[in-house]
Amino acid sequence: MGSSSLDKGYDPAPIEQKWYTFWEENQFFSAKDKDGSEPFSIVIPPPNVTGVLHMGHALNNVIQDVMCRYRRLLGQNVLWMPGTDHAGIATQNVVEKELAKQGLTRDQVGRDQFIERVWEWREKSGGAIINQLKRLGASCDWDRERFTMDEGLSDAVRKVFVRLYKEGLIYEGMYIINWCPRCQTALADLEVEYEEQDSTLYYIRYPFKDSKQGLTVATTRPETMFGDTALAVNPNDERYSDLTHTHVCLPLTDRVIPIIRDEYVDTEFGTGALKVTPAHDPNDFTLGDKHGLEKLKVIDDSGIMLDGAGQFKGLDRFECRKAAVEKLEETGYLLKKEPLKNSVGNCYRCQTVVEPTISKQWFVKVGPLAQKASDAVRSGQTRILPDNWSKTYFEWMDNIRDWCISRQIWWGHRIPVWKCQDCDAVIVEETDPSACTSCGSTDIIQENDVLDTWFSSALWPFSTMGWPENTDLLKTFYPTNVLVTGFDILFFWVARMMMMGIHFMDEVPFKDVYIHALVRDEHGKKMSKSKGNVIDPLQVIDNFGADAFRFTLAAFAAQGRDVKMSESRVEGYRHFVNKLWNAARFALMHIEEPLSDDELNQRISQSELAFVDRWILSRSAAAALSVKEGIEAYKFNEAASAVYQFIWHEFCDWYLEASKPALYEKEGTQRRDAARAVLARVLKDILIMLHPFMPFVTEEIYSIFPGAQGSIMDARFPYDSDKYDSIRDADIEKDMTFIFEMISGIRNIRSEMNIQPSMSLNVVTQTADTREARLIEDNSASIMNLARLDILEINQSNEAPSSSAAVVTENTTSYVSLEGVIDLNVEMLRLEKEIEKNTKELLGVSKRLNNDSFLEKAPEDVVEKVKAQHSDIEAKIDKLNQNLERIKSMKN
RNA sequence: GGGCGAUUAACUCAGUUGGGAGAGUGCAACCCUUACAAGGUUGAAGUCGCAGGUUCAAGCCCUGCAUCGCCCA
Repeated sequence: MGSSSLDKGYDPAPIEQKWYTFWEENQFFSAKDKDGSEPFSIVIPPPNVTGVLHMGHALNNVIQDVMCRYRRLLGQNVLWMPGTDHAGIATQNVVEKELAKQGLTRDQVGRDQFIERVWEWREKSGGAIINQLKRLGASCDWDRERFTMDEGLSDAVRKVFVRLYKEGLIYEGMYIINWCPRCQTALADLEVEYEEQDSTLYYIRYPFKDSKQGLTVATTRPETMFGDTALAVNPNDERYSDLTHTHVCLPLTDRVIPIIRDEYVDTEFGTGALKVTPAHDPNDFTLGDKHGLEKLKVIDDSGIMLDGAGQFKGLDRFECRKAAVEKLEETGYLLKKEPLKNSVGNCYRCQTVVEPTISKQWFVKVGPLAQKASDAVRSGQTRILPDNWSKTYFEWMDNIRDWCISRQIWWGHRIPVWKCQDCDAVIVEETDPSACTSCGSTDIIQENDVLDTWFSSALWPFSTMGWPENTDLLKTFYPTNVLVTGFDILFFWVARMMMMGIHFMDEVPFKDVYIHALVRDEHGKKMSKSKGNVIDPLQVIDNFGADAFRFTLAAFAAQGRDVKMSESRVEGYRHFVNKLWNAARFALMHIEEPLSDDELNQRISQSELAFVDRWILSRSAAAALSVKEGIEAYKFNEAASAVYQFIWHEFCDWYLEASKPALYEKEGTQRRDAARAVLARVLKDILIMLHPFMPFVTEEIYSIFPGAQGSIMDARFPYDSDKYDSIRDADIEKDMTFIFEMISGIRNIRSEMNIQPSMSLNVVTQTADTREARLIEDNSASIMNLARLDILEINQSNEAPSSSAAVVTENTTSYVSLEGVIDLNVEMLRLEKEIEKNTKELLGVSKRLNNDSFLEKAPEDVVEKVKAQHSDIEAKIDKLNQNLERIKSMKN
């Protein structure tokens, strides 16, 4: 196969489709349950079954895919476990909306029917995100795809619930919880999003009984006053030390409430007097408990005022606020209003303002679980990276409150609790009971509520692997190597997986947790539909190809920093894909022989290699090492930029150009064959080291490599540590740097003197340095090609050719002959500029060398280095000055 | 109120246990040189937010300030 099969420009779409199908059909993503090779496992953070792919998913999954593909190249047995969660509230909302279109409510269709409809929806349109992940190139083991409502996972949920209940870690209780009046369900503390907003602080006078005097309280929620069951002041507050009254009247009602004293009250806020509403404020709830206050609920589950609101009964809570304020104003109880910024809790699913309210709910007692989860990170069993997230994790774990796990919806795991209607017994068993276990009555009723989705997600790392059975999969892959996630679900999910994993498996669920940044728009704003700054990953893939997109994400995924995404950057990396494509096109024009890896290596070791060949082999090893280290240390941007730099600026810019004379057989067939072998070797290595980032284009090029067999996914990552040490050659790298600098110097003269690129030049070099002379000699073909020279002469004499411009590289001066075209003024300016630059540098270096304490206290190697620098720069300035003098004398 | 982070070239960002600042994009000039104009060569551009301190030496460590962002209460 030759270049004829490669188009001039790279067209990603058909190629991506072709290879993804190929990989899937040939089981390239399949993990082995049991295998001799080293295991590597990741469980995907399951996206919502209702979800569509956004930038956050894209980044998250590209990182995981890079790691999985890299580990496969090391020959490891890789499990990347995919799936979705059932997203209780979100999914129920979606299906309810569909019903509403038909004029139906869920109550009208009934629970069983409704659940059936949800499953129908799931079959039809759920899990669209799975196919979108495939567009990204995600190499998940799709045959193992799981869903949190699967039978197996549901069994796990059931078992966990029963065990925790029996251990006393799950209980039912009347507590204040966050209630969403729109979703009609309780929410966990975490599911409430706080948002700063402009509010009004109302000052309301609560008169003493039988007195015109009273206490003034400040509140942003006057509608809750009907639920007030006390006023509270701080006992240390001097303003109230003389207070003898014990009760106040609640305005707009005929109720009288007590005045209590508690140090909890903040003397700085408002008037220092606090209205206490235990049924509608979490802090007041605690205070109410402490002082034995009644908990009077005045707002119902739809946000409508109850009996306690008297004349306002039946009004919506916000309508009531308005009406009550008006009435207070009329009756003179409202003293003043002032603007205030406060934060208000919204439902994370529908943004409705959450109402704190008392309700009977199920809770997990997390204290003991959290302790172990916290210790596991402290002791290093699990590492959180970047490490600064550990602090956030501890902060939360150490101040954790019990987790409200019951939800008043239908879609989810129904709580496996039955209550006997005859004897009030509570039955919690792994199998559905048919009769009461204590009195035998068959009049038992199952709890209506379902469990929080995160309850099942918390089991994900082991429930997906077959727990509670002790499967081979679990034995091979638990604990997983790493969990990759955004920090936004550190508490929601990571913390809870830690708790459950440790409790039920006696082992942490993952060795590492890698927290990646959030993807924002190019101005650093969070992407949101309302702002209209959302970039659709699928659109990006359509426009630029998955490889370019993936590489962009990896290249910008610096630790601890947000990823700012803009399409122009993806475009830049599309150019990179194209660059690689064309480099391969060129290379494959020359690589004809279908040599196996062994034959290739043999030819290389038996050939007389040019400097530049040994150089590129050394650099290729260095690049592979950087990629390896970058990926293993979760520094994906470093890995990406190392391979980018290597391919574009070393392989393409220097190596391909320098090896052209050999490839075009200008130096004989032996040199040609050696160059071909090195070219093939390095290109192959490039494809493999780039494959984790750009799976599609690398597979495509690999497949048309002469003698290619099988997929690049079966290849092995280049240069293990033994090979690396034998191939990496620091001396060669230094030598080639000298040659490249010399070439750049000559090119600079060409450019500064405005000499047409088409015009060939003659160069005479002078050097007293035998190493440099030998290097120039050995690399003369490359130099002549890359600097476009007709003649390259190595002259031992000290005579400078006339009419020439000079460039100094280390100990060598190169004279570019400019007979007839030299502009003496330009050359003088050029040299003066160069001298000035070096003089400045010399000044800095001298300053340090003249400092006695530097010489005394700095480490010897640093001093030596600076001394060497000093003499190098001095020598260079000397040479430049000589040339400046020469030009000046020519002018006269 | 508590915590975390950011401030480096026009823009977006790197910068490994402190040794004298890099990349990509953009910009300017020249070039269709037999892989690539989605390209090549060359070049210009930075008191590393401000003020102190530690050190022979600070973008990096310490203190304070300013501006911006995020998380939690």
